[in-house]
Amino acid sequence: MSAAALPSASPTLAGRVRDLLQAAIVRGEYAPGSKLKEPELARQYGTSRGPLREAIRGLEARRLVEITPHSGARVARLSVAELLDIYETREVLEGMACRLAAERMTQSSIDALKVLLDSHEAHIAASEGRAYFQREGDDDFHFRIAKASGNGIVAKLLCDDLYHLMRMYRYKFSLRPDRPKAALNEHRRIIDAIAERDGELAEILMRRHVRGVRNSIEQHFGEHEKGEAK
Amino acid sequence: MSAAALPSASPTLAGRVRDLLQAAIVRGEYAPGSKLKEPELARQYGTSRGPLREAIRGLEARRLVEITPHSGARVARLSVAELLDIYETREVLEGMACRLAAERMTQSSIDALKVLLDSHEAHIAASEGRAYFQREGDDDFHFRIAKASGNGIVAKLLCDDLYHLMRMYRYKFSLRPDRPKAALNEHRRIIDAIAERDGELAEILMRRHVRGVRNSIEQHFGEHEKGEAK
DNA sequence: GCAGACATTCGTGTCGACAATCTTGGAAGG
DNA sequence: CCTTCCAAGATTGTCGACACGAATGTCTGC
Repeated sequence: MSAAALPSASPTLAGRVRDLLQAAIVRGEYAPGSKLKEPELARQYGTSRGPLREAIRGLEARRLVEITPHSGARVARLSVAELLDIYETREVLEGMACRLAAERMTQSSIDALKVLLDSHEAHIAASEGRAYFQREGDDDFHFRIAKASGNGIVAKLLCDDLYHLMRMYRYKFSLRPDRPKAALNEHRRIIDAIAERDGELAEILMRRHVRGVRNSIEQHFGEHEKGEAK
Repeated sequence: MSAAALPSASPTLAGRVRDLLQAAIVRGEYAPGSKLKEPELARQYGTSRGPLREAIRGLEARRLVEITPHSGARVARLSVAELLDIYETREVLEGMACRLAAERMTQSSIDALKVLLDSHEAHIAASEGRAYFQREGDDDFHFRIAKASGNGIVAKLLCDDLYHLMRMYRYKFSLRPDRPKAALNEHRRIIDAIAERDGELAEILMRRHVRGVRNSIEQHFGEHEKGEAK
């Protein structure tokens, strides 16, 4: 348990606790809606309430926990409706980031991204098309494009504000990509458009890609209006 | 000085300090890039370092201050480049919010928004077209549309993450709208499209509106590449 | 006169304790 | 039996103090 692959070397204790707690929440070790009691967590992470409080506040900014004054912090409650809202927002933000990336991305970054997709393909082949795992951090295709947009605002919104929330949903709803090869091909088309510096096409392809995932989610959950899956 | 029109009734001291400090920063009472020393501010606001620390962390999430570990917090440094990035992002987000608002906004909200525009027109007439002030909070035209989108994610990104930053830029760069009547007319066209439930048109008009402001900013600052105005 | 090392001062990071508030459990009354 | 009120417990909010690290100014040597 707690395979802390990334020790998260933050110079401050509060930062380390935040990263650890975030990973635990994303992994679903704390049930959505459950209370996060400061004394208990402080003891759990072997620290004082001060840094832990700061960690929780930092996670609130990322929408992973909800704080109500004088009442405490709860793990964010997930709903299909909000997940769809996230994808709806991602569609326009990532489309925009993709258009900009096509104009500004360096050739070496483009090559590196192609290499990344090759490794993804190898993973798919190795796992018999079972899953096309989205890697975390810099390994993520979408992550890199957001960074390459050159627009710090949109990069932060995507990577800091929406990214972690999405990972949490993936874990909670067991959202394994149900069409790994199709997704990989779409990714290849997108990077091709970027390589050709065709921003317009890159944006269209990215939006279609995100919308496709959104549609599959919408279809998968069918009529569950706002239900909290699981 | 300190015309604290909104006493910001937050149940916690940290929240009140955050709102006060945020208002002060937005008003430019602390120069961009200047250090925010916790002991000094704590004494200034008549509180302890604990709540003040929390307030600063909360402002970091809104990009109003930048924190470097073991070094301290500084008021965010502004640059024309970032301002343009903000508007670039706003264009797609507000365009999307506007399209959704056209589909979902209640008739009463539409009527209320029209009344708001009428009051804006009165203000313009009273001040001889001197300024078309963007009101704060719910009074803001863009603010209301974002809320009316029904997409909580995009509403939060716009209202919580980008909104305050933009107000700070307005103060710092003295960005008074230089075409109040034109802006008002564009707002009227947008609300008309929403009233007709024409989401596609509403999105186009909003994007054009935001882009127009962005262009005027770009033109105004001319060749200042990344300079920190003022 | 200037560069570099050192000591001092300041500020941040962390901790433990007290006070204010909310929540939970139970008892009294309808 | 249900509702309402009250009290005990627990939890959050706030405070002051200590330890660690960074930044500054000084002094010595060249």
